[in-house]
Amino acid sequence: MHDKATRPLPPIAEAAPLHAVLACVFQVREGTLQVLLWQRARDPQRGRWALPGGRLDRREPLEQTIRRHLATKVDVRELSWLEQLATLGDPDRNPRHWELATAYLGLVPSNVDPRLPADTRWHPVDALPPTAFDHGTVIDLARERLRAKLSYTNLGFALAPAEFTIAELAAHYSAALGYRVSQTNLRRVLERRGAIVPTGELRRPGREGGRPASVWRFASRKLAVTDPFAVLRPPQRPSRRANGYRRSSTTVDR
Amino acid sequence: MHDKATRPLPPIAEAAPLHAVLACVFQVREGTLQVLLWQRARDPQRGRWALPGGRLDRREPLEQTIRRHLATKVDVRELSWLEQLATLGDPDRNPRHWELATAYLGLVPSNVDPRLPADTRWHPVDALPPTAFDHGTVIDLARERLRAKLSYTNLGFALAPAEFTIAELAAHYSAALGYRVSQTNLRRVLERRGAIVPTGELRRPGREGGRPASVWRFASRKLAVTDPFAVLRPPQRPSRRANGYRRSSTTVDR
DNA sequence: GCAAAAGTGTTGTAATTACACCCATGT
DNA sequence: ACATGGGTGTAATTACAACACTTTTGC
Repeated sequence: MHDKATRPLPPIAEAAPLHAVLACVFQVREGTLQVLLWQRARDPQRGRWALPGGRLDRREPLEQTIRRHLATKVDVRELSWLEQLATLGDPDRNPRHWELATAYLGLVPSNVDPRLPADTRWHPVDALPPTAFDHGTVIDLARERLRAKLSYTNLGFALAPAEFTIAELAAHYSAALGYRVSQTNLRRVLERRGAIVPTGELRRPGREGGRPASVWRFASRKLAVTDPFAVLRPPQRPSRRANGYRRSSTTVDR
Repeated sequence: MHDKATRPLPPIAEAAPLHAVLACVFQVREGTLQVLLWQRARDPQRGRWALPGGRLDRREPLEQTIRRHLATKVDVRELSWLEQLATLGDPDRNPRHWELATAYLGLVPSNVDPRLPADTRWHPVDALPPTAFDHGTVIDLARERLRAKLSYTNLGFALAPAEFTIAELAAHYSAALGYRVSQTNLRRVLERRGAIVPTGELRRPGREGGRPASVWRFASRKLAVTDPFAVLRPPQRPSRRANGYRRSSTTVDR
């Protein structure tokens, strides 16, 4: 089947763009959701911040390629989640040459801290520096996907350490969702769905005292759709009154 | 910026696979969900049925490319929905050469009937012929995506004609979801969400008589997330009893 | 009047938020 | 004892599924 490899390629240059893989890697750090970005040292877009990634290799599946680039270029080896997001193919997304990019969403649990190269840094998603190419779009896409999956799956396992208290877990969810998540309700939702289970241990209270928190873990560290149709909606403060089954309806234009 | 185009390319052949776009186009016909497939006349995979598509063109965005191929190759011009699904990049997905494919989900409303070329045909999704390459996977992905979006968005607009009765609409939903959808409840769900509105007209009853049905249309023909966390779950016949907040939990392995 | 198809009323229940309250610990 | 967090009880709310029942038509 490889016998054709020696023959000259047919005139399909127009059909063979360069192809890159990118990853939007999130981690909850210091109470906020942060993305791993890398500052371009050269034109085009010198000085702007880009998502890590690299070119394809014919010998690998796409997912393995992005894993390899993350491991070798930014020393991220412990992804707790990796999922394909989209492929971007706008003809002029890269001013230099025709290049497609397949973007991934990656998650790193909050208790690991990869050793990063000098040009690479975590940035809070709410205070991003100028981003390169269409990478800002990718980050938005990734946030949206993460938000959705936290609601209807057990994906929280990929943000948190193996063991945690409910207060800690709620802080992770709050950071990722962008709004305050009540410990009380988070616990009940995840427990009812069987997503989290108590280990039986208790965490020692801190300096200030307080009742010792019980320690939990996720029942499984594989993605499970715990609720085909989910929850953890943002608090709907204003006017609970009114005949109002007025649930917000977001318009998406494609 | 194009001045480099004349210089010889660096040795990145390994980074430049061929790239195709494919579409899994669904339509509800004769009460079932059907996919548009095309029978291969040549090896590899001669005789097997493939999703329509073609190569990229440097001058177009990806979405425009798949639209062009659908219009010119299978005469499908009236897509009511088109959405990117995934990019497949397994090194040996095509035995002949290294080729990636970006797959789309397309929908055609049930009241149009494109004139198809001889080698192209609609196939009920529950009785597919042998499919080519990894196209079976794409069809599965597409069904799943359609199913999900019908639940939490107004995507039904893309399956049905502009105007319809509730009975007709329920038939479309049933075909796409694969289980019986009650007219009564479908109506209430979509009406409560503001997704459908009555036109005021009535449809004449058929031969057999019966009360005339009122005619409805979708309030908008753009995608709207009507319920961030949705509904239309399949009927849960067995044992409604039991302390049972035992809602099914599907495990997804990646 | 009777069958057929459409539409309404009503009940039961799951899932969830909000919030008041109780508990265990350190100082 | 009291401040500080953690945890529980519970009412209010919403969104549904199910199903019995009513309405409007053709024959």
